[in-house]
Amino acid sequence: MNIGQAADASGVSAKMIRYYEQIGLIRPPSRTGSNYRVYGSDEVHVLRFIRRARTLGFSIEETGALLALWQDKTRASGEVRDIASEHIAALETKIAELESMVGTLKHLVHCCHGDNRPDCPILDDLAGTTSKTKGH
Amino acid sequence: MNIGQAADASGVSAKMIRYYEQIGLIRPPSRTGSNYRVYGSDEVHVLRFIRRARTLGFSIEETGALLALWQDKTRASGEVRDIASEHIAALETKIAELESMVGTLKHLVHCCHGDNRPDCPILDDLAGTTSKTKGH
DNA sequence: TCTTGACCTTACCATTATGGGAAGGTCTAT
DNA sequence: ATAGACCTTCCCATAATGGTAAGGTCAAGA
Repeated sequence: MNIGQAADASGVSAKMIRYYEQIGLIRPPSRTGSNYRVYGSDEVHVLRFIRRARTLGFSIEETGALLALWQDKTRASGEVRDIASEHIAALETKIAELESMVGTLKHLVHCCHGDNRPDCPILDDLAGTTSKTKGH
Repeated sequence: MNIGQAADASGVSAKMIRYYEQIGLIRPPSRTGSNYRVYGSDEVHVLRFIRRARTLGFSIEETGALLALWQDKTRASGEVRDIASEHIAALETKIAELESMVGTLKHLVHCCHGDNRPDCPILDDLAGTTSKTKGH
């Protein structure tokens, strides 16, 4: 299987497959006489694993750790759970931050009359000219 | 005021102040005879505006648009509200994605026994060997 | 006055993960 | 043989921020 077919089969672009190889996330595949990379179903399986982990928001570094645990027959599943739990905590922190932003912005938009008058509560807030953001 | 003092007064690092100048977000300040940048309260005010917008998750490009509207006395506040509303929508999309990831991961962690047994539902899911992720 | 330390200047490099493109080699079907 | 669809490597770009290095400047104290 050439890299294009492996890309189609795994959902990882050829560009990314080469990149993952370059940074050492996956091992260099064998090559044909004309220097084409050759992949088999094992490699595609690994690539699918990587794609799934990335979809779940794991960084490439975390993905590498999960991959190592996946391929380690003597692993303790507790390690995997720890990585996942930390990742959940990081995601939830991020969500809370975004929700805080949305809350502030919704309040500002709610206060904005949206016509041609030159005063605008949103800009006033950004400029820090209002005493308070919250509290109607 | 030198750049360090402007940084302290605005909460924007000196590094970032120079960067904002370089990309044209703010205008080059005047210089002393020894080529030091000189800032006044107007510039600090602009920097605070930028910092607040960045804190609210606006990109630098969006921040530049808001800044232009802020400084445009003939602006329509509807334009500002539109930028903010689009930004809220983008943030909410991002939140939904993150929550979806968290939901899946929490389920997997819940299913994981976390001991030394070699089977691990989280890795199984990543590898795609389980028929379903959801549904106990 | 000289030195020291804190500040400033520019310029370059690194980060994260991904895409785009160029220049050139290869394979397959017509 | 030739066209078109592949493949190869190499370089560049993204968004926003931090770091570092080499060198100039300024203020205060010995």
